[in-house]
Amino acid sequence: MYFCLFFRKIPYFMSKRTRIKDILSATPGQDHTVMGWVRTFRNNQFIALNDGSCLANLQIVVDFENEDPTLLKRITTGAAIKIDGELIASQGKGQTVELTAKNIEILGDCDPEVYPLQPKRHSLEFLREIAHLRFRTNTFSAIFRVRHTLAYAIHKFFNDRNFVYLHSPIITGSDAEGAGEMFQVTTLDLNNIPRTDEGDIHFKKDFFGKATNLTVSGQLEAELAALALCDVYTFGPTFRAENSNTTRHLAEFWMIEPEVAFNDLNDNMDLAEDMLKYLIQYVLDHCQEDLLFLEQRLVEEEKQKPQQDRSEMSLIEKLKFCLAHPFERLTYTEAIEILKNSTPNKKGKFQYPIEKWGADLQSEHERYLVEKHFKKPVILTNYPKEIKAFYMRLDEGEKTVRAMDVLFPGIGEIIGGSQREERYDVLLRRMEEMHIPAEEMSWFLDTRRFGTVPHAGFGLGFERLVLFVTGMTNIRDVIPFPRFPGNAEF
RNA sequence: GCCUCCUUAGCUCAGUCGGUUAGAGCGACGGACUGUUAAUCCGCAGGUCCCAGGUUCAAGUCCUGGAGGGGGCGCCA
Repeated sequence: MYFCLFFRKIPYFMSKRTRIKDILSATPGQDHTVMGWVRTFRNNQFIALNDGSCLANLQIVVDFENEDPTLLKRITTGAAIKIDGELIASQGKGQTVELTAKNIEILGDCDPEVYPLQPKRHSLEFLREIAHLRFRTNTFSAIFRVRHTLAYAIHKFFNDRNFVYLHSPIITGSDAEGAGEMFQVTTLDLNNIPRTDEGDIHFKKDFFGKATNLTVSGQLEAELAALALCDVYTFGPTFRAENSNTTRHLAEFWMIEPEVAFNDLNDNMDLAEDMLKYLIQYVLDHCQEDLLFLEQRLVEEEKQKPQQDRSEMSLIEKLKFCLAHPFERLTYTEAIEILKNSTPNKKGKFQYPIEKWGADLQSEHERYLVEKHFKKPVILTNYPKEIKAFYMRLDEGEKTVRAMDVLFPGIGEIIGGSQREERYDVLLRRMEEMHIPAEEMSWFLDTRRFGTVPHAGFGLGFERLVLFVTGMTNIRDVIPFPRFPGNAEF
């Protein structure tokens, strides 16, 4: 650390700051400067200080008898302070080291009468309404450290495998990505929209000279790059203007979309399973303290629930179980047979009974397969072509496509992907069947005209992964500032 | 978009059949204590019962409408 400082050209006052994560494992006997926010001030003597570098607080011991009482009054929950002191072996239980304060400076006062966070448990619903402050809680600081670690691990996973990180466009001129309602992007004056002679909106006068939207998927662009670079992935924001009101949908979310030339559906499943297991293992290795806290939080929360609604496994057990077993792979057709013969189907417990092949699976069916029948992650493949996208490769017999959905307990679909249709004629026919305007997608079709190859890819919902790993249940709690219908606060 | 539940103190909630002065725990504040661990003990303050309208002698409670929030479903990642 001091080595780095030596090379700084500009003096930087924060440079003297020791992070709490570092000081907690430092050797006692040295002076340090720490800065952070007060969690509690006990007994007019013990400050629990947190700077977000880790879950744990640093205990600051104040010599209150020789300290200015008006200063002590300002050490309140939420106040930002700077402490110079000596790190010593703790004289109390509960921590190994503590800092004896030699100098206390209030950086930012915090009026406890109006500060919403109190040294007590708050509901997730309440914290959601004060999302600008919820980072200061144990739960949310843990979630966002885990979220960061997952994001980093994704780049590491792909980089270690020689993938190229592709920045697919966020503004798209294509309205045929086929993944749902889009947000329009325009600089036209909405109070005075220019019209053509026919009365249509005159998009030629818009910023890009055409109608544009926010992307719903980087897949099509990733395919273009994969057919030259072979192994690519995107990791960026994605926007869906669906009126979705659930605990697992957002209007703005982050998606990882690998796309690999020469891969078939089996390679695609292998990549998806390897990646998910790598990411879970990485978090187990690097976020132990946060995971243990989140696990304990879950236990406390589930104490409120009846026995039958509680998890069978603890959070960390669940993650390790996921690593220890191969994901169950089966076709849609096999899944339909299992569901058809399942007890809930026979007893009429499904809201949508399984009657015949071809029906789309409802989330109750997916849950049954994952949570009751197999009790582990499941990859469903080879769905009927009618219920999947135009770009998925037709199987022999032309009834099914080489699609795959990875289903996780509690989350449902965490990955959706497929081997892509690489045959020009077949792709063109499928686009016509599904009313995709081929003339607007010549650039996409060109890859099939010029040196086409089999290839495959998938989309991983980043927040759904964070949900699973943290054991949280509402996707709005694993993204800093969630966007959903009727809400774009902060 | 559909279904359902909720909205009472800063937070979490109780509030009986519609009945007269709306409660608790935690937090905050004041004091005591001073090696505490969301400290403890004593004390004190704190209310537009989400909003609007209606029924009634009387509404936190019943009815209608609206707003906000939770959960489920659909769309999907």
